Amino acid sequence: MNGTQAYHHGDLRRTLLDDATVLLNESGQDALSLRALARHAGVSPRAPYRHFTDKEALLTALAVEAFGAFGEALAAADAAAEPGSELEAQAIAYVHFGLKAPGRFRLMFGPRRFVPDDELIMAKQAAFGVLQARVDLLARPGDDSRAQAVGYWSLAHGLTMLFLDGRVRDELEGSEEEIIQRVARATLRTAQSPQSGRS
Amino acid sequence: MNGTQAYHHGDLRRTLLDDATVLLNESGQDALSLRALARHAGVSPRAPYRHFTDKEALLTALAVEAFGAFGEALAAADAAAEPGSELEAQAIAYVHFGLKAPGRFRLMFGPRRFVPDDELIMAKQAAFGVLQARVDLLARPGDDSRAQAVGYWSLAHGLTMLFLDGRVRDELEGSEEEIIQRVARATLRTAQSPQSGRS
DNA sequence: TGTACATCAGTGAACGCGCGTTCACTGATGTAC
DNA sequence: TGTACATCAGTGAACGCGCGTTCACTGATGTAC
Repeated sequence: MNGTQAYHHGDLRRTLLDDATVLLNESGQDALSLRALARHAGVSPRAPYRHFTDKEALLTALAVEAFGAFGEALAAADAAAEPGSELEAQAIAYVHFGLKAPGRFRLMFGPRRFVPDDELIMAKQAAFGVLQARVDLLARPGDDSRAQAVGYWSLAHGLTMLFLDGRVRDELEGSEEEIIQRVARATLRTAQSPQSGRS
Repeated sequence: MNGTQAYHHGDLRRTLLDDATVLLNESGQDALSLRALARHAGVSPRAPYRHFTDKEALLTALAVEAFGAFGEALAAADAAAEPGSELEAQAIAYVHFGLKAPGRFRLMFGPRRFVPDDELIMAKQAAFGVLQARVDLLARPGDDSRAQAVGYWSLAHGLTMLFLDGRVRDELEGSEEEIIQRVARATLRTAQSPQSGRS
């Protein structure tokens, strides 16, 4: 857009990935084409192939970055939480992450459009690991902490999807935080109402 | 395929919808085109337009039917369940429904590709209503039954997605039923371990 | 039972489009001496 | 500081493809009399 040099874009790879996220969020998967990205970056259709072997490779790179950012968001929320409310903080961060960038979220969890990739697998595991670690810390002897982690993840994931779908807003009122707290208190063993606490 | 009459297919509309579901499950959204459906039905590319005004209309019809079948599956599971385990039965039916037909499931909850449609809204509400009704029946005074229903729905939905993603199988072993029971017992207030029962 | 005709459900060729990807190329940059 | 040259990052035209959708049409079916 500004009159920088014609050739040698600067960091076309970065630009393409950023634009892809924007396009994904604003217009959905169907609108995400290499040609559209090249057009938006003001570059020829051939140029992206200098940085990605094909479209699949770009989508994979996008997913790797997304899971990286996701894990960081969960970890940051956990670290910033009041002691005792880390799980709730992670759940709120989870839903926020999805609502902030629905297209990206759907890419992450949608049907695999990318090649099996070690980096991607590791980024996914790392994100899940942030939750699992907190659950393990809170678990009491005899707790099935792996099942607990899957359950909390599922709750946050499902809630995010229902939010994206508009269904939650049809059923419940309030801010995301309020709704998440309310749902957690109504359903979870470990998130009792305030007066009863966790024994 | 068999040598029935060339013209007057019989029930092309039905055939198209059925083939669409199969295609969706086997090859995903990207592979679902009107032309592919026509081809598969052995019919000219123009023929589907006799039954659907455009592609969006077909997808909408597909989603309406899917939500109808979904609500029925939940209701059937509820009706067939042992008294007291209806919620668990619905959760199992939920996950099964998703795993049996992932493409259809993703269409139902994926980004809206269809026009706003009253029938679709009603079919969705009906499906959700099956769960809400059971939750209302089980709720005790003071329970936030709307939040409970959203929570159970979210759990089932998230679990389905994690199954589809392969993540659950990385974390937990066992049949779907066992995993669902295990997760429910580990996380839900209303699904305590057997020896403690509900209140 | 037989015929006329309206209607219904399809044909098949064609349109314009945007896509992913490949071709042979060229301008810009950085390094060796 | 100046020049030769390898390398890097782009150009732009072209390919073949499958798509959604529209055209004017025609064969099959069912109803009225």
